Amino acid sequence: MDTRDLLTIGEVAHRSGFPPSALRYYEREGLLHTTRTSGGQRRYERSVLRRLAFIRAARTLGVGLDEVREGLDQLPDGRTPNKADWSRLSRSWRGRLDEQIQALVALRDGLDSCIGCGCLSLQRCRLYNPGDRVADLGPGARLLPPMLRRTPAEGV
Amino acid sequence: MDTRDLLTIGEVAHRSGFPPSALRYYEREGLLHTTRTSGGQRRYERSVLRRLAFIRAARTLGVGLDEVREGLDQLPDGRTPNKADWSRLSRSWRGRLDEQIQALVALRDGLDSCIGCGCLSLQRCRLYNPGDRVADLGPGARLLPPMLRRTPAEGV
DNA sequence: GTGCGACTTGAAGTCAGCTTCAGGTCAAGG
DNA sequence: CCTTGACCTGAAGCTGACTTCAAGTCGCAC
Repeated sequence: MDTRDLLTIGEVAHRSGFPPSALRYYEREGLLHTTRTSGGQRRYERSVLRRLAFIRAARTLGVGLDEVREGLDQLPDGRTPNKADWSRLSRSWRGRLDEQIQALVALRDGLDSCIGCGCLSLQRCRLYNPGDRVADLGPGARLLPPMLRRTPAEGV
Repeated sequence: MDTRDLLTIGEVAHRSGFPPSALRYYEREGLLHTTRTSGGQRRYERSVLRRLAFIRAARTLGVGLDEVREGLDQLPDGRTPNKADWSRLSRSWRGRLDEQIQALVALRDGLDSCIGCGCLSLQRCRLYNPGDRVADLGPGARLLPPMLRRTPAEGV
């Protein structure tokens, strides 16, 4: 609460790795809150860095901002969130992650059988019809993210 | 090549599960080709269904349309693709899938340690900094897809 | 030959998650 | 006091993969 401890948007950007534009966006979207100077410039409490760590972790996992907001809203109102609070939030992702891994493994197994038969049959292929869920989500449904698409052999 | 075997866009839509709008879009994007009636309506060869199966499988894996097109362009020009052709294409995804599973498992392991410590530290947390790749891809980078976001406990 | 559902087109809209821009203001060192 | 770099706002733009719309045409059964 000490004024000298407040951070400018540039400092937060530098420390968190999020560009200022993203910080402003997150604020508009209700994920962060800021105080302002008399002149209207943003000042961030140090705790925003932990919130941003959470946000980055969530985004890495592919959690949408809506859901991130829901998570953040569950943090205690008055007091600073403690380890247990953050831990509880993280734990809820563990299950999600497990599910996602399972889905991919199932897909891989299906792909193996497809490689064997070369079928890609509309009716039979498990890759085409990996399960009810995927199929139900329509043509645009994606099991995997943009970020891993590029790099099959880019690093070396 | 028999005219009676050609399919209308409605039939292809119904059989493939892609809406007509998507089929037209894929054509514009060079993923499909069609013949036309004298009146200008699309007619699809039966083989388009297999192409669409491939496209759906690719999309399920999160492969972008650009890359799908590259894949499809590698199919033989003159003759109808056979099992071996499709099999070769599918095999290239096996490695991608393995990588993605690995990335998720690494993330899960990192998450486990985070659950233990509740830290989410900017410097130390593996979930925050799961590896060079993820970090390098910036704030918008996503490890996981839209489609798996909803359903933690929706089916039952 | 006529009715009507299926089809055609190009243009514009949608969604998420930001980024970029123009035009102006703030804050702090000298 | 003045300069200068950091900051402010709202609006518009971007990417990818489509969808939606309006206005018009086709094709087939009757």
